[in-house]
Amino acid sequence: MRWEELQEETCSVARTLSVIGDRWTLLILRDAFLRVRRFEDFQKKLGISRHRLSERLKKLVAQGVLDRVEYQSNPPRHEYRLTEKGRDLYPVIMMMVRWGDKWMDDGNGAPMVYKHHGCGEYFTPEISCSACHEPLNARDVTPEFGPGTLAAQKRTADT
Amino acid sequence: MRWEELQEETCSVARTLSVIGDRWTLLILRDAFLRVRRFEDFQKKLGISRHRLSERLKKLVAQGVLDRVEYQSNPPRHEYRLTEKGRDLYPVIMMMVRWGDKWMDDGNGAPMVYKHHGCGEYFTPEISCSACHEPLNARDVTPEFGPGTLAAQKRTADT
DNA sequence: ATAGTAGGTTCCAAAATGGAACCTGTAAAG
DNA sequence: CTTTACAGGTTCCATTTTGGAACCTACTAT
Repeated sequence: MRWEELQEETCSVARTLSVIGDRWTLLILRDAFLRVRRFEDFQKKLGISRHRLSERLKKLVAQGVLDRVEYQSNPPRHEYRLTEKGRDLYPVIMMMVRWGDKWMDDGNGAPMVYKHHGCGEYFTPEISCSACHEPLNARDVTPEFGPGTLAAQKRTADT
Repeated sequence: MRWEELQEETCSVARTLSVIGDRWTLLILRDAFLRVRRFEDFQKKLGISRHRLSERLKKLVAQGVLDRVEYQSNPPRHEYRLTEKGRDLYPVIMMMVRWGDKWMDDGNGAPMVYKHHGCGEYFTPEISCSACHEPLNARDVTPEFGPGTLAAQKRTADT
């Protein structure tokens, strides 16, 4: 399976990976959430090759995760900002942070800590059920085929 | 930056990516959460090359995300099961599912739907603050350097 | 005239990947 | 007994992707 094919899978994990499923993209987005916006800043902070960075940014803009905005016109300069679609990746990244903090600690504690404006406390992100708001874990959930899978099966049957 | 170097970054996103940051690993784990356990089953469902699958499984076992368990001794056969560390990746995967359902829908609805045993409802995962349990988004959070970063800075200053 | 800055592109060697073929130990079938 | 099937790999090589250095462009400041 190639990158482009991933997107056509009837699976939201695969489709999400078609956007963020490579080594660099999530690191670029991590920095975007830390307010990094310019090509040079991404390049210096990440140590990614300019070639790769250029390509990844283009791909993220094409997919609507970042927006390329002119911030000066003479000479024309652009910066990359998260779109709503991009900002909505925050839960994914925070859950990765949570896992890294918990299981990949090098003995020195969390690299970053997070303060919630609402309550003023340092927190850990939690995942909960949208219906009853109880914490979720894999064992309390039954996955079932949804409308997307049924539609895909029908398409296959028709041909 | 190479794969091995990722692990040494003082960043939980980078450290998490050093484990799950390639195209296949998360798809393998997705299937593991859907109760796939055997080499042949992973290979058939994913369409990954046997070579790559073998390598990824080894890596995941080495990192303690999967456990290689003998399920018959004659001839010896093993299956791969999620460890606690592996099961704890569930929130990451569910948040990717949520994002894919929302932004990468092909017009046919969600490929899978999820029922919560606790309340019996189909749900969407939500992310909330561990202190006040309110929903979280990037704009309500201030990241600060944590103990891990301070320790790393000290180490750098010492040398 | 020269150097600096921001944001790229070009080119090539090195690394990662895909895919087919092959190997191993055992059981079952003819 | 010889052959076939099955589960779980490994080997090999061509293709793809990546890293990294050098170069380009359009302006500004010295």
